[in-house]
Amino acid sequence: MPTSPLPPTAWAVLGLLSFPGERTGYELKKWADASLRFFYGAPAFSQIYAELRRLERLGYVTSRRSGPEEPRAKRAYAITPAGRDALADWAAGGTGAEDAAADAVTLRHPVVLRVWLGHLAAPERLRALVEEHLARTEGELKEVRDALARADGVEAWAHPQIALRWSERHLLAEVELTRGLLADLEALPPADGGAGQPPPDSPTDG
Amino acid sequence: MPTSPLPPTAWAVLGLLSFPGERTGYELKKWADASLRFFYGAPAFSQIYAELRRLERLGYVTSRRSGPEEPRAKRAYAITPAGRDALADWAAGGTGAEDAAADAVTLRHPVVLRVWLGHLAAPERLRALVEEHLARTEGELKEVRDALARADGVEAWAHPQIALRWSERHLLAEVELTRGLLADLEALPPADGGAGQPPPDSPTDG
DNA sequence: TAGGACATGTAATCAGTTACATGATTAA
DNA sequence: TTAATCATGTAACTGATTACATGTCCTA
Repeated sequence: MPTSPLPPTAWAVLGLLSFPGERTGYELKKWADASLRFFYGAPAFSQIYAELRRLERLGYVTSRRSGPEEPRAKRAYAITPAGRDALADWAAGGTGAEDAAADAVTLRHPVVLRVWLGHLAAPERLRALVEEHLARTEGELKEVRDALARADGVEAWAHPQIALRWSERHLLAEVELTRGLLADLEALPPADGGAGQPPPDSPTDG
Repeated sequence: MPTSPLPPTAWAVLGLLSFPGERTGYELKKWADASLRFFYGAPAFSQIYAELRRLERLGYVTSRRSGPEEPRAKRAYAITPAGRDALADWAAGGTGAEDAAADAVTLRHPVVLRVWLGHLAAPERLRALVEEHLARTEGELKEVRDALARADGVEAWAHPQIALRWSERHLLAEVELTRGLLADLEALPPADGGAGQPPPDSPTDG
């Protein structure tokens, strides 16, 4: 049967469970914060618990309570063979005719959005925002390097390490991109008020 | 008064209107597809119309029907002085104590997610997925360069051009990152089945 | 005169977040 | 004993998408 059309986040949560061992929702969240976060984003606790319930309903995971039947007892999840099959199917790009649009990278960059609107802001203020972003990104780079250091040398976890290495390079690129932004902003001539033509990339001249 | 807590998408739509001239929702969508898309994503038609209604309710834009009072007549929007003020405030990072988390870059990269899960897929299949992504990214790079060529030389639209230039460099970096991913995948030793330790970046060893 | 681009909108649904409630276990 | 961390969940909401409905205007 074809893989059910689950959102990537569901596959991400199932993916967390595809590595050996049982895990609680809480543990999954912590791990997502330390790895998934850098290239996909980490879902909120509430969403992880919701996805786990859905995955269990689909038979992709099973759960086991540690204590007796208390309503909120600690609950450990494990992937099932069906779950592993479905996940492998998704990881390979889905069975047969796959919608390429589903693989589209989503990027939402509020800092560049503000720069795009730069004609409305004081130049120093804009530069300050970009510099804050630079500092934040450097902080994230440090975090991904820590994660990488913890992972380094464990040859059995090759793929997560490749993803982490991608994340490191990605953040490094983001740092460079941000410096480029700063340089472009500094190279701008002082504002001269005016400007009345339609935007250059508006559809009217395309 | 402080800027109302609108989602960035609302500011993006208002930003589209901060450039001289009136525009219809339809035109806004086309323009978003040609510029905003590269660093923030372009909202759906239905959302653009919804945001325009909200912005009008807030007094940030006004609208004018071209024909008489037909219910679905073409409607052109223009920014108001209040809208311009609010937008300028947002672009400058908001008045006073701003939540830095609101400026967080969101990245959702399903291709890297699949690579992260690479232990479940056939190596050739995984490489094929990454190569498709490379081709898609190169196509996007071409698109942003077209947009840049249309914008080039129009000195009055400096900030949108900087954002476009950022987008070009960003896609170029993405191409390089993807090649790096491919190289890492090819450098992997042939699979040897096994592996039983917990993941290296799991919270248990952090 | 048929097809495509222009143009606006509704309905249904979903993904995902924040805020909150609750309580157990562990370490200072 | 008190605070932090572990742990699970509900409720309310919002952002955003897809599919659909409707119709005009222009051009080959």
